[in-house]
Amino acid sequence: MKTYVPKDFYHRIYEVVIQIPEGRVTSYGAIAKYLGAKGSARTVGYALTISKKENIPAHRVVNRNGMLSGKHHFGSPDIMQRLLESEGITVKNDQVMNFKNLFWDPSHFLDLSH
DNA sequence: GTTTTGACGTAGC
DNA sequence: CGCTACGCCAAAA
Repeated sequence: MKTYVPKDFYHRIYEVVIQIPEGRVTSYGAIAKYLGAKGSARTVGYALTISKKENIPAHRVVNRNGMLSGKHHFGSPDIMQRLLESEGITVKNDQVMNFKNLFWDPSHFLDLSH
């Protein structure tokens, strides 16, 4: 089996995140699971931390509770919520309302709500 | 090469 | 129902 390049891990994460439809959100665990590294949800978050230099809509990624756990990494705690609300997502108490409905699973990759 | 950390997740109390 | 503890994995120091 070909030795997989760890650096590719970051790239995969970005590839998934940038494909999150506008007005939708997903979780770190879902992305990690999609990448085949179910237990590396933390690593996904870490990858998004350094994704600031990339064009990554990291604000669409929250934890499995739908909570904006990473809002503090946007420079200002209000930026993440502001971006989400800008896409039609209601955020209350650092928590995505109707999260279950807005959740976008990368495994589907295509929106099934047609 | 070992140690620490980190935007998580699940289980236990 | 909320907090704590542990696990998990990859990157950076």
